[in-house]
Amino acid sequence: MKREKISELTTNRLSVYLRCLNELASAGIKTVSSQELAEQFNLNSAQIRKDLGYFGEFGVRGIGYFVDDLREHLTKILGLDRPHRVGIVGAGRLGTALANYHGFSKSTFTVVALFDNDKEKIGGHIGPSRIPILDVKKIEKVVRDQTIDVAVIAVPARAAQRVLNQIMAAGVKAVLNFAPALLKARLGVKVKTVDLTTSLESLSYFLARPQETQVVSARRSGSARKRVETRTSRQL
Amino acid sequence: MKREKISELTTNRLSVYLRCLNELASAGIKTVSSQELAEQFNLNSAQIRKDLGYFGEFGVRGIGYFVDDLREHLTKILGLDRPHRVGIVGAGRLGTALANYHGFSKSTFTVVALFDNDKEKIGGHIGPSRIPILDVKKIEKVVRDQTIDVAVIAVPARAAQRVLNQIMAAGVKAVLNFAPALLKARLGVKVKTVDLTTSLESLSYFLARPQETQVVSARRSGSARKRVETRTSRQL
DNA sequence: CTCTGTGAAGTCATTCACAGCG
DNA sequence: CGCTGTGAATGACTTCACAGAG
Repeated sequence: MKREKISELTTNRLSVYLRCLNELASAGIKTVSSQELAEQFNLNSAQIRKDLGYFGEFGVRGIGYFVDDLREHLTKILGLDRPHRVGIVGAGRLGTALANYHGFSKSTFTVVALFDNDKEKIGGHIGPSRIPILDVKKIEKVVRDQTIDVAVIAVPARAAQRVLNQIMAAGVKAVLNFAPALLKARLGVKVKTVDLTTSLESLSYFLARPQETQVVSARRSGSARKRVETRTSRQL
Repeated sequence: MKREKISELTTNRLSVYLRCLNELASAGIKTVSSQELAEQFNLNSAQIRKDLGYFGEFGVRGIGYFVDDLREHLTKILGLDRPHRVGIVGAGRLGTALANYHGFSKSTFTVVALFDNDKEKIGGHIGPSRIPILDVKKIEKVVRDQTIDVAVIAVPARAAQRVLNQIMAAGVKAVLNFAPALLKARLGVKVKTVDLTTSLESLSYFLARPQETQVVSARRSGSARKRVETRTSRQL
């Protein structure tokens, strides 16, 4: 077990592996090899072994990985063995949709409050679990009282940095940002931005290309043998 | 002007640059240097020049870039000078939220239809522009009639691959996927997956670490001079 | 003199390839 | 044997550093 800095690409993949393992487990499958896993998401098997190798030696040579065992390890590594309490700032369409989104409220993540500055909305409740909409001014107090450790920013771009500053002041260390804005966070605070506009515009670029003649490129003629693990598109 | 394969990281950044240029333009600013742009999003200025350099020589030495000029170029490069028509599959919470989301419906992207398989929902309309909810079975016909060129998948994971297949059969080449699933697309079809679960779990990993002592590492003592362009977190 | 455009160098990520365990 | 774990090789992306245009 090393102690290197783990890239976010790796942690993203760990999350995906875990999801797959959960499916395997409920299908009653007991063991899985890195090769089998790799085929699920078109990925190289060495990638998976490397990713896991950062955290320990979980496999058995000649066999592969025990599904339940690896599942537990990944759950622990990702910190999903402890519950997380989520606050969503912005009770607009996106914020309220996210509050209800299963997979967001799922399992270890519980949305405990929404915040807004609109007097009309404050005092209201969202969804079947009646998540309260609170005044964004009270965010610092609520974060502490409710032990919120993850914040979601779902406000317009121009308000995003201000909101982030409030969130950071309240001591939250992990933020998922949906505002199309470049936020400056201080060291020790992790901001992940999901920028829908950029995603769409990037797709638009792809559409604008003259079909980008897919370069199948035979490479150095001799060794093009095992070009089987086709990776059409790197989704991970 | 070269003709290399452009990485998605580059196209994502181009989108961000464009957004920034639009802001600069409406602030009445006429020219901007790569250095100034780089400071906005903590990024290296050479990165910006490289990104732009793939597509032409847009700058003026000693000056920088003319905002309006560069804006037009990027708009064209990203294919945002032509309108895109978007179909959203899945009229659940997320799908309907996205249909209303400004920035999604904004400017060149118009959501023209939602699709669902729920008889209760089919025939209904969403939002002020009354976007119709149609039977997902009719997707192929509607895509052609309405010339939809971008699809959004907002259905549960287990249905996602099936929906993607239908979408591809209808001839759509660009897909934004919100289902937490590894989709297999055929060559020539671009799928971008936004996986909220993975984003959250990745944040959870970060929280689980013992504060990951931020390695400020003085590096090879001598040449640590210009370590000013702090890149706390690579958000792009 | 300033700022672009770009090879060269550097850093980070993925894939290969194989020793060695079970 | 089959499959893991991992150095070494390759490839991708970023940053440096500087020639040269304005």
